[in-house]
Amino acid sequence: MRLNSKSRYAVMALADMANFKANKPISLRDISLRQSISLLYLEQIFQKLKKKNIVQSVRGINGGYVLTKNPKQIKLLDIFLALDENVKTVGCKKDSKKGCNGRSSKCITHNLWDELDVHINNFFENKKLEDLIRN
Amino acid sequence: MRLNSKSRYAVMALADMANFKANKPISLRDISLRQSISLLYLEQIFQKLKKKNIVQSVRGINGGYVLTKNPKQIKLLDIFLALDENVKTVGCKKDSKKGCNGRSSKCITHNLWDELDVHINNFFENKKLEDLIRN
DNA sequence: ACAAACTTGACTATTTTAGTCGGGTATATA
DNA sequence: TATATACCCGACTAAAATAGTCAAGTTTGT
Repeated sequence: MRLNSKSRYAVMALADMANFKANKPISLRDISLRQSISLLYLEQIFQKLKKKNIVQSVRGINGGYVLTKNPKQIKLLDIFLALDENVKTVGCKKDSKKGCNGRSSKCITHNLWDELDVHINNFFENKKLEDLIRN
Repeated sequence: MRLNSKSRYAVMALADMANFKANKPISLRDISLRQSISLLYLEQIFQKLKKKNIVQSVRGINGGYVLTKNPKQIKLLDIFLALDENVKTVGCKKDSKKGCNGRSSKCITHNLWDELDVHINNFFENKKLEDLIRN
């Protein structure tokens, strides 16, 4: 049960930005150097963050990215969702007609996974970017 | 952040056994039919469960597997651990010398992932096989 | 004009997953 | 004692996901 690197890097990069609290746009090049994350990969990640309005971009020289909200208001859940990281630990509930393992009834462990998902979701829902920069 | 199918099937299969509470060994063939899980895959899974003493095997005709403990006492965490499913959502703490991304210091989000791991661990630590068969 | 920085979409090597396959061994029962 | 049922064990593999890379742009401050 591993988190993928895109989500992980996204959180790192945004925490880096929050930490820096520059009033200028922050370039991916700087984040890349500070956090040791591939620049090319960051570019990919930030396109998704931008699409979900977590950051805004400023093009051209001296450009970069800016957080659209206060770190207090950015839920980690939003970051994960931006990267299509589904907080569903099991796939057996996507298709509402068919149950787990292609059978028509819900599988015996169905409620368990639901409960787990709620648990993890809550964790990320309550955790804000702000919480990462103190200490 | 998906759970793998081995852990999932392991929990399903054991819940099936607990549900059945036969005082005979239960064959994988039966579990396979009831839960729609490949018999060959189940065999692989049960070798691991046996190695960690979660089930005992009875060979020969009329053989099968038996839970070694009362479902009240079987933690889901034990099941996951039996299948080498690490409840570490991030890899950056395996190597104690080097930190995340190969750098010497802990990454900015290190504590977050630790906290998440503890959270998920607790969930599985407190959840017992018994909890799956009521209702 | 030029360099810094974002934009976009396709591409790819590696790893992981989700099993399968083959050839065993043990044992209850007829 | 033959046989069928069921566990045992390790190797193998196709398909999917992951973790990036690459190429060819566009935008904008100086």
